[in-house]
Amino acid sequence: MSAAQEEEHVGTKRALRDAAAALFAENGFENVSLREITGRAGANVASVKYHFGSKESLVDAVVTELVSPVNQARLKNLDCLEREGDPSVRKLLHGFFDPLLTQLTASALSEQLFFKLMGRLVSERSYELPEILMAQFHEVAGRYVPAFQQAIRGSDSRHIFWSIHFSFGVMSNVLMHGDLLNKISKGLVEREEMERTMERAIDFCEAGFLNGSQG
Amino acid sequence: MSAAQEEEHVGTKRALRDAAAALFAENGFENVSLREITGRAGANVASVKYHFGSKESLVDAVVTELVSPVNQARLKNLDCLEREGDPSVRKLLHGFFDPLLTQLTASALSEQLFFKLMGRLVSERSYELPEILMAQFHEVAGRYVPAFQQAIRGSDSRHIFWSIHFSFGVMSNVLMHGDLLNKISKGLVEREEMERTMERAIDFCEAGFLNGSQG
DNA sequence: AAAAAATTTAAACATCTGCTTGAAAATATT
DNA sequence: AATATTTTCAAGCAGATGTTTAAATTTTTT
Repeated sequence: MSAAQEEEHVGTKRALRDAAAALFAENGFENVSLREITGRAGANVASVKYHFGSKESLVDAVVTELVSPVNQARLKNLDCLEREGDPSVRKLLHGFFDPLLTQLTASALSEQLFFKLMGRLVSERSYELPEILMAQFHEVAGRYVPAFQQAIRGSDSRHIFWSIHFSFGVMSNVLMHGDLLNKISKGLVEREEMERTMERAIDFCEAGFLNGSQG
Repeated sequence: MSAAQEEEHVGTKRALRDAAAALFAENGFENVSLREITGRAGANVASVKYHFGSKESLVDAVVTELVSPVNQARLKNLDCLEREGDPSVRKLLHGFFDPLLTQLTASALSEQLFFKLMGRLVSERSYELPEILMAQFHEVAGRYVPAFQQAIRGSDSRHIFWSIHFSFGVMSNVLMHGDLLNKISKGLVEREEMERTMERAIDFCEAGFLNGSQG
């Protein structure tokens, strides 16, 4: 009986998703075998076929369970911000990116693994998201882009799209390579809370959004 | 006889490196088999062991051949800039990131594959670079960080490190997901020359560098 | 308690993985 | 031309991969 099951019986399906998520975070979505997953989950190899149909479907299930609440939180945050008045670029960036962090509590993963998994999602799975997540993201973009446009007087929607694209890069790098900076700076830059790092990243992105908004 | 060899005999070693580079760009460094590489290169499976010793050594050889000239160009660009006077943040960013593009001509890869490979290097191989490239990068950072500090009055070196870290994220995302933006914007943002995109990215990063430079 | 349905299991499948071997072929040296 | 060196080749290694099967077990329903 594995770690995922020893406290109480959580069900094989749940254990498989949790084990897969942790392994995907550690090794990337492409470099995890069924036997690693089922071994960690304390389940039989065939259980993946029984509960999910195939390995790819398990991957999709893990990704969807992870990203879907993030997109919902994004929409909810924007609702909230618009009710308060005209949101600033900074507030919109928080509304958009904070859910990457706040969803941690709903996850069975450690902090570092959760962030890494979120980062991998952006950098490794931007293209191959399940249909439902693609539709979700289009809805999110369809609401955030005009909100950003309104927050930046006279801005082109293309500028907003580009800025979001760049910001995704910033966030994925930050989430995935949490301790790389400490390494390349030879210890000068200390490791810090992810919330603090996120604040720095949003500083950086906010400036990028506000700059050159006329083109 | 394969495409890599049909024009003239370029040598198995060269053909292996080129084939590997193209496949790494398409599928990532971890998801390419020896048989794919040798098949594309028109060589025998055993040729990798003969010419490189192992698959990992082949990966290192490809990465080093790709990145080493980039780092050298970065240093050369900085030499040039400092000879002209005090370089601006924008000029430093060009000096640092332009080599990612200009090294294209020295490569056997198509434009899109080359960019994708460069992007993958940042996002997949930041940690596991060969020793020699790590040393190179420390030298590059050791010269660019003070230059950035001088370009931004009163800036902390930590701020510079963070900004470089963020900029890496922007660049890897741009290089790797060249046509993602066209997709998520439903065609509103058209595909464009990489030089133009790089200019946009540098706009974005420049603003981030200059913002909040007091620490 | 008996029957039905849901779940788990060990074993095997065909295929792929990186690596190795020893002999054949090609090239260079004498 | 004969020898020595470098390079290529087909074949096979043991191990890992995703998937499948049919039987055993557990759980639910009757």
